[in-house]
Amino acid sequence: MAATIRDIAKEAGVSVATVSRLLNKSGYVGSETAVRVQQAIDRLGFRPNAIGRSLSTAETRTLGVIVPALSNPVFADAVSGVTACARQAGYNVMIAATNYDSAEEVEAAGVFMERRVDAMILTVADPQQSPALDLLDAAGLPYVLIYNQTSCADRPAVTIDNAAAGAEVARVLQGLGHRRLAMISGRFADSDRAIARRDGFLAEARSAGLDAPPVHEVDFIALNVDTVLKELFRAPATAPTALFCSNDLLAISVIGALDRMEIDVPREVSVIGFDGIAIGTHLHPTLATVVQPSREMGEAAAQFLLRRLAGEEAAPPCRLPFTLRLGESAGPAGNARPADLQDPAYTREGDSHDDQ
Amino acid sequence: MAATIRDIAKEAGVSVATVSRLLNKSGYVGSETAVRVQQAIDRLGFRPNAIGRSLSTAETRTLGVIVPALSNPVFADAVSGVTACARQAGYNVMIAATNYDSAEEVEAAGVFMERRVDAMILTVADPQQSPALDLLDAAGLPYVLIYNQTSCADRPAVTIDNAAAGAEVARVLQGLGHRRLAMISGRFADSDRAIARRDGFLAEARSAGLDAPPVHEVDFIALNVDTVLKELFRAPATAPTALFCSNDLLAISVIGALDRMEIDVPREVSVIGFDGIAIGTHLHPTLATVVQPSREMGEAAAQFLLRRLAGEEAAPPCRLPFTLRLGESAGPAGNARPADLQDPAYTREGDSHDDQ
DNA sequence: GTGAAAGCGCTAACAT
DNA sequence: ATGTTAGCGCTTTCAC
Repeated sequence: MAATIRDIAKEAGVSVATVSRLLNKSGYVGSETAVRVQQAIDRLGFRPNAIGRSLSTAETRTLGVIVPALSNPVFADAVSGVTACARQAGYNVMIAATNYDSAEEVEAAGVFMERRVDAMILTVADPQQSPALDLLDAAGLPYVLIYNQTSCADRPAVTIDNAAAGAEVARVLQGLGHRRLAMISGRFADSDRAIARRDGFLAEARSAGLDAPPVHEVDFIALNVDTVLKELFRAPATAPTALFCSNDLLAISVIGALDRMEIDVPREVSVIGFDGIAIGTHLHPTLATVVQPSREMGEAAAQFLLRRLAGEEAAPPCRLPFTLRLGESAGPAGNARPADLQDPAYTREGDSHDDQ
Repeated sequence: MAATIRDIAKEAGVSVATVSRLLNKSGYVGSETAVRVQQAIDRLGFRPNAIGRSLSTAETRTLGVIVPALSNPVFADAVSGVTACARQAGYNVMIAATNYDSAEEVEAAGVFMERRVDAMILTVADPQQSPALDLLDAAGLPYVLIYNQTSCADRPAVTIDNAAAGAEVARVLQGLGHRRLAMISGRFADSDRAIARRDGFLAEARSAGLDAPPVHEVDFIALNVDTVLKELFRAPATAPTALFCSNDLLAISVIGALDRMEIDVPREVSVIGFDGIAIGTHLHPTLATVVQPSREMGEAAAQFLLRRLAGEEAAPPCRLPFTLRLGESAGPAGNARPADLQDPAYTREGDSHDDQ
């Protein structure tokens, strides 16, 4: 079996307390004994048992991360940011995927609580109505949401202003000459951010005097976009010239489906996604999208919790800036595209103010 | 503070042993007391402390996963498979990313050992020469490699036959009429599987009597493919008509770079990747690739370890089958493409035999 | 500068 | 069917 701190103590002819002090650099230990102990450690290949330590210190130095799915690059990137931060602070990361199922959210949160993670980072379906978060609040366990759309005062979250981003999309599409917009979204019940994006999008479209864009929900798993698109493009006269998709994966599917329908993107219809996943820039046409700083979100969330656990009184970052990346998939509708927007490299900084 | 098993015992008027028995469904507990205890648990919102349990049972019910990066969908998908299996077996998953750095591999392995994970799943740079694996072997800690190319007898690994896959690529490209092949690969020092793919590719090209395809290494992080491609396509007479890329992300970059060089894929040059990441099917042209069953790999690895931990004597799956997905990016070179291969849906089952 | 001992929350004999 | 108790490996007062 693996050596214990007592084996080391015996081997070095000291007490366990001394070994512990050396391991944690807490308290004095004579330079000579230090050497003896270190040699014993090396000789036996001793690795302190973190479980024993955790039981004693009541901290696991572990962060729990709960995301809807890892197969979506947006979440994988955020987790990437979390692990990087955690690692250099000597923390570990446990992960769980919920498959966009709120029951799995509670379960994962419960499991992580039993595992006594020091804090959690999560994305839930609906932060206003979340048994998982209720659980954490009741237990007083520190957490930060990522991606979720809440006001910071409410439940701590590092995210972007999804409503502002949705509005920005409507504004830009309109600027490109589009008059008939439409939105295709994943299930709103699964995503509060999709709701915010829609609301901002619709509000801006309305205030610009456009017809209210139709909004279609699709099952993100089954991804039955074909039927929805058939419906949307049945009558050429009323067909939209621009499609706002609630996320990049969805946008990519939509572009594929339009291609099969022999509808040309962007010549006949513009498509813009949301998230800014990396491969978007490698697609043809290049994917237009709202870029979220996913990795930074994960980092910021971890950073905040780590500080808090270290006793520092840090405020959560709350709102990160988003960026519009006008890829080629949001090209001109007809010939309505203004000259000053023809540069695909055109980007525009999003708001980073802190209100809801 | 959170309630302990003793609080529950007191609250229910029983001993801690009884509470423990109820929690673990081990040993008898009267149906009447069971109710009292359960009520106490509910009343106090008690969650058993897994740390205490682990210290006592010497098992953490945790799997450690170490992969080069989470931002590569290939690894994210495998992790996805692992978490799914783990979850339904009551296990948890810790993750670490090494950034293709072998020093980080050892560090992560060491940390996971201190955390006392029950087993590990990992992808290393070189399984033949791996301090991380030496560490695990020395400690007798169960592990399975994924993606890594080893013979099963050597170090347990669930993977595909990368050499056979590389050969298959050469064979198919040749079947499409290509005579001048080339390979672009990530650093071989970082990836034993890239080496195997290359070797199989070159061997098949040779035995088919083709000129030895040039092989170019590129830095997978910096992704400086442009210079390499400039070099390859300097002289039209010797330029390759087909490019084999060691992974999909690389292939996508290559296609983008060729596009910027105004070299048409697949009209002027075919490109085929490796991995079979999901978005490949949504690209234009659709990405030709060798599909690895990533999620299944993660599942198989987890499954095997879980069985082993449960005391069952299970053999690791070792070799999973790969599939060739002949996307549009590997189209005809000139007009040499034979009629019977024109269907992009053409796929071919890979070997699943177990040899090296 | 070092040691002895209590205790973290749980499980698992062993008793009864 | 239930209780008592001795650890699991570590940290941390408190003495010396």
